[in-house]
Amino acid sequence: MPATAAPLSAERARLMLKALAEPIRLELIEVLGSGERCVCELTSELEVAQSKLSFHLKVLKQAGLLSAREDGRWVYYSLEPQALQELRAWLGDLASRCTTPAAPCC
Amino acid sequence: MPATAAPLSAERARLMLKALAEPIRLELIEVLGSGERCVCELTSELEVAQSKLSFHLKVLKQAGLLSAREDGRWVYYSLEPQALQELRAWLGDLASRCTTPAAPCC
DNA sequence: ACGCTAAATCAACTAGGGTTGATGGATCCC
DNA sequence: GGGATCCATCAACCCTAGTTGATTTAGCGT
Repeated sequence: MPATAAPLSAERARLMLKALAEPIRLELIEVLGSGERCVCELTSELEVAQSKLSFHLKVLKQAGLLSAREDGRWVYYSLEPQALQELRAWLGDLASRCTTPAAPCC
Repeated sequence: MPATAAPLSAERARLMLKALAEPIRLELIEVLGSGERCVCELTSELEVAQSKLSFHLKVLKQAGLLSAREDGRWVYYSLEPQALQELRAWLGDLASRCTTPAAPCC
């Protein structure tokens, strides 16, 4: 399989950017960076209301940044490992399309 | 000078992410990728109201993605070339902090 | 079955961003 | 100076996104 994942659609990139542009959600990403957590662990670690957390977890999941694993009563969230790399690649792509060629003209 | 720019503050990264997570603004970035434009060129190219454009240009500029150059009556906007690379580096940094070490524990 | 806990969902509310049309400052040309 | 053009800003409006507390669904232990 290729090292570089399939290119992101503009829409999915947009969702990812928006998802990351929120302090609470970025914090979630960082916390989950050290391994999966269930929602109740996250509520106590971040000290936010459970329904609020559920909302933001949903946003991150819909952006493809997180995945959820159910185990009995608990739901464990973890990072979708390639996601950040995909976004990074997308950004690199954007940047390369935007290399101003010195000067436009006259 | 170093190839890698100074690391982005979390706040500035947030502003950049938010700025890019909007179709109109992303389109602006793409258009400006081929060279600087004045506002009036952008209004006709993108077919958006001038005040709307001014608003979004301001957002992009505050995020550090664009810079403005005044020339008489005109204001020319252009990409801030390192900005996207800085954001890319920031993302890489985030990703490296988030490499789940196989499994948490038991 | 009953009670308990985990988590998602919902409805009502609030707040932040984006849009719109109008206004004003600045520059250029006649 | 007078008129026209470029652009930023403002106030009012609207809409999407986030918050809150209550409710619901489901799994677990007894």
